[in-house]
Amino acid sequence: MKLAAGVEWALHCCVVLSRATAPVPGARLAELHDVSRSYLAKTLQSLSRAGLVSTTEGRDGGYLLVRPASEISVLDVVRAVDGTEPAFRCTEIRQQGPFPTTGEACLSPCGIAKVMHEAEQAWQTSLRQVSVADLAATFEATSGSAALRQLSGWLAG
Amino acid sequence: MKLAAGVEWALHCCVVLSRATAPVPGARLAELHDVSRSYLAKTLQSLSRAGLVSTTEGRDGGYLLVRPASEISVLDVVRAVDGTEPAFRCTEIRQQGPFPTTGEACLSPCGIAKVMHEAEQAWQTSLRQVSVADLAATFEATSGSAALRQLSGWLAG
DNA sequence: GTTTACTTACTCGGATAATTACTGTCCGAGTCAGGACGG
DNA sequence: CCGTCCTGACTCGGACAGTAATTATCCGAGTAAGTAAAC
Repeated sequence: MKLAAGVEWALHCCVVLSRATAPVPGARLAELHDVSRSYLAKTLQSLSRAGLVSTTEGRDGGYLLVRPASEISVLDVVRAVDGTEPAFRCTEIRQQGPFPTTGEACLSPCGIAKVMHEAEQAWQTSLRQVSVADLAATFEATSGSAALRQLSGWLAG
Repeated sequence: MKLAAGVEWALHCCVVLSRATAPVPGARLAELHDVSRSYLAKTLQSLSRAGLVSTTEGRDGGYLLVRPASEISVLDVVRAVDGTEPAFRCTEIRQQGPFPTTGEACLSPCGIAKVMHEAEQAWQTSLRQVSVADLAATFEATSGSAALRQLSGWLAG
């Protein structure tokens, strides 16, 4: 099981954007995290399609959070970037082979799929309980409030 | 996020093996699930390396569970096949760019990594609570106890 | 002074390669069961 | 009748291609601000 690398970037970008007032260009975000601007754009597009960030084109354009950071959960970001496909996909292999299960038993999802699905729900529930605002608050606590303020100034300049 | 396809096969194989008394050849397991024997062997090797199944070579050889099915959790199987690498790998991109976080703040894992790690723990906890024996019991309940008995006979013959 | 049109530079977006991991396949080394032979 | 040896075939294990997805990159379409000119 592997999560897309862009998830980490997207989360960091959202934290930065939570402190931004004016649109932040993708190039600036890329420079800040030292990643390729072109590839980061792909990730930001995912956030845009999911309705998490708004894009402003033209000069002085860039990205901005649509909702308040407190109303954006980590799960929202993860699902936007990594997709909503479940990690476990039951192929119902029981229906193959010399002893296929009867149709009736296959109508209800097989026990394995059920267990895997419940685990994924637990994972999502855990991510849903944390918002981008919470992350930003954690950063302020560990890095000091001056850091984000300094960063905001750099974004503006 | 995507789980390896072999996880599903491995779980089904473990359920079957939980009802087996004699070693079951990989070819038989492959035929039962209608998958490639060679590729299924790759998955079974993972289970063997993890110490979940024992292998018997030579004639009448095959695979057998080492521990009782009630002492093998779904998480054991998933970790054996899919690996123990965490889905989220923090690359500490904060240390890059024009505003790297101070060394002190980086010693402790960053808030994002912490959240993702906790979610993964929740996922694992959910999978740990279900054993292979539980899965087998579910199958007996849905498919009827006759199904697994019939299957055992086929495995022996 | 105000309005208007233009130029300019900067933005995002989608289409396009390179790499990595996963999926699938093959053949060889090792081993146990069964049978034949000799005692 | 029993023990030993041999044969044989079947088993798993690791090494080898094919394919799909992720990662990374490029260039073009579109837009808003700034500027200069006309009214």
